Amino acid sequence: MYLKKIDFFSGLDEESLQKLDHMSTLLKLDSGNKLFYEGERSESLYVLIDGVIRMFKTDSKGRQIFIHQFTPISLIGELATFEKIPFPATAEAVVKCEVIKINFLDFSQNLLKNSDISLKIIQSLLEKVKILSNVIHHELILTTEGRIAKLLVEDIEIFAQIKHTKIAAILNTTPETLSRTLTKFKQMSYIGLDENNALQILDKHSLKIFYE
Amino acid sequence: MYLKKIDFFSGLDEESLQKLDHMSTLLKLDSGNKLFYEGERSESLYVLIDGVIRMFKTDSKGRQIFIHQFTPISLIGELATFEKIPFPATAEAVVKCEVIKINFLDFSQNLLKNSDISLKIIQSLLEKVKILSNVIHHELILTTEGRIAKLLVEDIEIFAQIKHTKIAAILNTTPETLSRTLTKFKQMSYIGLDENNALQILDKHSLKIFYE
DNA sequence: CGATACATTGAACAAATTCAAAGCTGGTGG
DNA sequence: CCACCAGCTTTGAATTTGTTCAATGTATCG
Repeated sequence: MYLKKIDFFSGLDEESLQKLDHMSTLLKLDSGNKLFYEGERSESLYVLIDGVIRMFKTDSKGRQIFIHQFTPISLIGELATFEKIPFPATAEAVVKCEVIKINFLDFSQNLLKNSDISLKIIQSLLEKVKILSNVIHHELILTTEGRIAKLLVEDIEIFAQIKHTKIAAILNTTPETLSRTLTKFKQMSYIGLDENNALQILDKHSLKIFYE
Repeated sequence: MYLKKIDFFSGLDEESLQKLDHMSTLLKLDSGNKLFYEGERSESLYVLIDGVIRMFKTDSKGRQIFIHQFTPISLIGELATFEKIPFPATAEAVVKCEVIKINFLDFSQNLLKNSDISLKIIQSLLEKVKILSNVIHHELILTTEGRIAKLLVEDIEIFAQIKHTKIAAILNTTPETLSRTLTKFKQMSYIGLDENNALQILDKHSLKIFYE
């Protein structure tokens, strides 16, 4: 059974795995499909086992505010489900995804008392707190310049891998601002182009000043 | 023993309470004292049992970004302590406070396996996720106008209780912007003054539009 | 080539802060 | 009793940061 292979459930005995199998279904999402929408309510937990799920909020002008991308294995949607409140954000498949959907009532009655499971839940919640704490730091403390500088230092490759419009979306800014900022960093010789026309860091120290 | 009275530890038996007593100390903070600073590391958990603790982050220009105020009984600082990362925010006593400081190593070795305690931890973490999720909604989705409208509808009394400079700080805006926005809402007859010169809501529906 | 999508640049605009000045107000000492 | 002071609050003007809109440039791929 595939559940057995998932680290999240490794602490379960055979009987619990059987139970889990009965209270869960495997969802397959195509790129662009929504696992759930902000504002919806749910009685299910979701475990991402394959693919990438993008979480975002939508503001009053319809703009998407990027929150996080989840990769396997991640428990998703536990806040809304445990607390019986609407989802605070929308979950969208970035690529084809496989997600286990678990009935929360069954789960909480049968598996939550398992101490391995509750430790996994604690770990997952700590991860969420960390993610949200980072979002707050990113969006409230750093300037747009700082966020761009941070991404340049921490993951320069992404600038060659995906379109700058998508990078701008991940950074919660516009392609125009991203372009202007990169131009500015180039003029200041903090970054430059290598022989393949790919961005490279020339002055990491100066870039770090923008976000540390 | 005072520990017994604290709901957070109500699930502990006498022996565990004894252990807890030995691994913890009671801190008394005066108003303005810091429980910990953003960036510090810690090997302790804190449980607020009396008073009010304000959490804030500091941006590059020295401005304080208000995150949350904790009231008893609240577990504070568990992200940094569990994850062994620096505190993401500063914790300051708003009034005289009493805080139990618990050695994390002892706690995790002796009490974390207690399933009542781990459920309390889960509850506390869910609360944190909810708080941070609300902060993100507040600061990233709502405009300053929306935040002011929301506070007016949800807690109009506070405008008579504390200085507008402090309210501005809680709303992460400036006294000037708060004043201008209140003036605007008055002009539009969304709010007005009652016989005691206290603010009152005149048109809740219109105010809600700013934040819903 | 030419089409199309992406990237860049300029100019106007928007939201909110900052700085400076003036207006209130409530408690205190003469 | 009331004038005055200190600490809010309000108002105006300039500034900042970043977005939006429009136009132009550029690269790639059939």
